[in-house]
Amino acid sequence: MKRIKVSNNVIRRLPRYLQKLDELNASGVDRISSGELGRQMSLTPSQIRQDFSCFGEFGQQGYGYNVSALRAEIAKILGMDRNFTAVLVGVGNIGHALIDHFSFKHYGVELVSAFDVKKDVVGTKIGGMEIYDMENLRAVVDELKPDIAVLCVPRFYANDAAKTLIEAGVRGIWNFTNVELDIPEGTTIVENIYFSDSLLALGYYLSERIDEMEAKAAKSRGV
Amino acid sequence: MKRIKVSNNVIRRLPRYLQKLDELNASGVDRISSGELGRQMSLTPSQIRQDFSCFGEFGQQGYGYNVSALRAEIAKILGMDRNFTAVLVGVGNIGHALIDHFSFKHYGVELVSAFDVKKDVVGTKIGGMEIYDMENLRAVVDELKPDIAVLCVPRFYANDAAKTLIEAGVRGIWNFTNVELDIPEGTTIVENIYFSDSLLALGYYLSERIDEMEAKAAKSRGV
DNA sequence: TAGATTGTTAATCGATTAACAATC
DNA sequence: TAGATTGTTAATCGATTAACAATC
Repeated sequence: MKRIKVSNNVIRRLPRYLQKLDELNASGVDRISSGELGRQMSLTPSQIRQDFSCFGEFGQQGYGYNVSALRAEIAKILGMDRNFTAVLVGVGNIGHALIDHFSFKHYGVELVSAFDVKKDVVGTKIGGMEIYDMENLRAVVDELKPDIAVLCVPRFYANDAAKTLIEAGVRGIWNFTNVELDIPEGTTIVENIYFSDSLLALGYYLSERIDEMEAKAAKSRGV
Repeated sequence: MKRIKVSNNVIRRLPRYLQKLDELNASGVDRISSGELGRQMSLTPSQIRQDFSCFGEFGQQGYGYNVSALRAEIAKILGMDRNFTAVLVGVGNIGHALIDHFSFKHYGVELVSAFDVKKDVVGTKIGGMEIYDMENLRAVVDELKPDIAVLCVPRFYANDAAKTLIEAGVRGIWNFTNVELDIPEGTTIVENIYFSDSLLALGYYLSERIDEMEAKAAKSRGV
């Protein structure tokens, strides 16, 4: 695979391509052109071809792209075939929800263990997986050497937990804590899920929409 | 407030400014320059001033910005003072986690009711809020006229629920279902939280990092 | 006042779109 | 073969950065 520098915008579109191709596969479509894909995803055909061309030549002139072959290429680009392992830290509601309902396996990630501080949770099983005591985090992570840590602890503990995880050699943190982690430059890759940012953006767009509608209403009254 | 067309990139930075300003406020900082803010947020001072100038003139030459005044302006831009109301649909793990741990109030949104299909949940209270039967969704939403619906139902029901909500006049959907909702153009504003996209992006960056490290190792062996 | 820092205009950079030769 | 569609190069568009006059 080529390893040229690819812009973040392109990276963020890759999972959307993957999802769409899965959908096409499921509905029995086995080939698609950039034109048709663009129509379905509200992207220009040019952009789609540019995006793919960052990674190789996956299409065929006069034909388009084979859906399942392209899907496989994108899965590979996203590292879905690398058998990443993950530990989940903090089995509160969100952590619990992820264990129960998020199909890590479907994205090529194996969830190998989970941790919590609450003594009544430690030792129980959730989704078939035993919950370990947070006190053993360092030891177990040293032992299992997971690639990824899914961080779901309360805000207050976020940075401490992150520090331990990084010292134990975790390479990526999937951060649900809504805290901007204070990570030494160039060590671990952090991917944040900031619920609040998303809700606030929605608030912005709602406000904008409402203002527009009111402006229009005021104008039509004024005529 | 100005209502010029503001790019999505700018909108997505606003919640980050808000968070940083809250942090500065909490640590007793009451004024800051675009230079210092840029240092702390890894943005250029130019970008920060450009961003703010989309909405007005919030600073003062030779002084910088008053932290709490600027915070208030951004909160307003994000609609945090509009008293938006929300209903939550689907009290599984994620829905439950949001009710228990996400401070809607802190972002200016009031969660007014929640719905589920499971008869053993309906009628109980979660976080002090009664859970209504999904069968009454349309009726209750017609009655309460919430601005926002927080969609946490299983994938399969996502589009049906969205349809009902839109018909009942909901203006925005905060979508946790990982399904790209099929919404008539220009009606409701949808803000998606796609967990999987985020994990896959992490997978990409991890893969890239690993490849780089291996390339480096191979090179040093070759020397 | 002198120094600092804004808001804004101009310059640069990067991302998206268009065009088209190559070719299946 | 003729038509379709790619991959890529060039053109355009938009976002970021730099520069600087205005001014607190």
